[in-house]
Amino acid sequence: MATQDRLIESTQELLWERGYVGTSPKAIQQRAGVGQGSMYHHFDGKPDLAAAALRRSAEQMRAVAEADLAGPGTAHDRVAAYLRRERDVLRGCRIGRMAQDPEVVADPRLRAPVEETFDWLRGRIAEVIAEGQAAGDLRPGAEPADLAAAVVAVVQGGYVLARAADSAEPFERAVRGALALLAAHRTD
Amino acid sequence: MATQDRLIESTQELLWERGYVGTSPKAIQQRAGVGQGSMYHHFDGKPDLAAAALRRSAEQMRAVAEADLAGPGTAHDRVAAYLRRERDVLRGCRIGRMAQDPEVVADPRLRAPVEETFDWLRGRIAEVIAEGQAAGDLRPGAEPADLAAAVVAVVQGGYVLARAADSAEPFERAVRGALALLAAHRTD
DNA sequence: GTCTATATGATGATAGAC
DNA sequence: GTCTATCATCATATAGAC
Repeated sequence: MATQDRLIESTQELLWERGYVGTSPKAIQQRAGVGQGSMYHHFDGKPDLAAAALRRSAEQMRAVAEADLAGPGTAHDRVAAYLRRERDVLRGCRIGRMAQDPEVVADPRLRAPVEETFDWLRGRIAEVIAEGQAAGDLRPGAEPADLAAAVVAVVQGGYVLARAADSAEPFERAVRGALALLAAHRTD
Repeated sequence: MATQDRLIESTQELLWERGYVGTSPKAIQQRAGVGQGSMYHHFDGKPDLAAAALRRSAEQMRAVAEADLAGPGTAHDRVAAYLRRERDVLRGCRIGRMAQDPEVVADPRLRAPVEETFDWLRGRIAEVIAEGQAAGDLRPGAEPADLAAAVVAVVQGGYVLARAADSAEPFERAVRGALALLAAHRTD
């Protein structure tokens, strides 16, 4: 693998594990097996490298979500598939985690991929829900964009509860609760 | 105000704004208007002071939530009041934020108040929902603990979406979505 | 109890050899 | 392109005067 790619991949991992503030250039270099100069040759510095890593993580997260949302079955099935997807719950969300970091939120280059990912995800789920309402699969009346935001929030909040408890259980409960609420919106 | 209290309060604010990793003893001292020696006289170090600050924030968060959950109205009304409470959305949750910090999660003294707060909150909301089901206010069948976890997750996830978007809108949408889903579980 | 040195290591980056 | 100095600054604490 090329040096750039190794640097980006190491940064993706470290941002996930330790956040932006907790990730040092030195740690990135060591994990990538690369010297100082090499990193600063390919990237302007920590923010530049982090931006590249976040863009790549965002792409990957979109692809994984799209696989569930474009899958087979009714709208309800596809949203349920998204909620039920197997996740490494205690590691949290690579993208959602960044929203807690003040330096990420303050830097437009770092926040952009985070914002775009959730905008896309909420919009995509809203689309599925709207289809379901139009097809008579889901009860009409509720605003699809609101329901979509709630679905995404349950997952992101589930991660928070799981890490707080050091256990996947609260995440699984939150998902089951959301599914129970959604089931009442089915018409079949 | 006593020096200890000023230190604890400054630490509460800084943990909220910058997280545990991002909060330095120096910053705490400066905000409290206190010298180095003074801080180390009253507390063993950063972890000790942070633990005291988190315990106090946890107490305060419990009291605020209990005010909504013990309020007037049906079970549905009280859960809705909790969801609808006015929040400083872009600042996020003082307690939930800590769950993202690896050093907090790794240190039992720091994680304990976080875990206990969410355990209590999920349990308390589950109690209210169970009451509502027993009273015929809420549709029976769904597991109260699951619904409670979903409700708490919507709020915590709402904060994540809001900070990602640098706007309160996704939070408000998520709450509206959750309310729409809950409304379908009312029996009146 | 509070303050001002002082110490040790990490952070984020630059300089310049190879 | 990659490496090894080197640097200024910050983080976290200890020591000891007052």
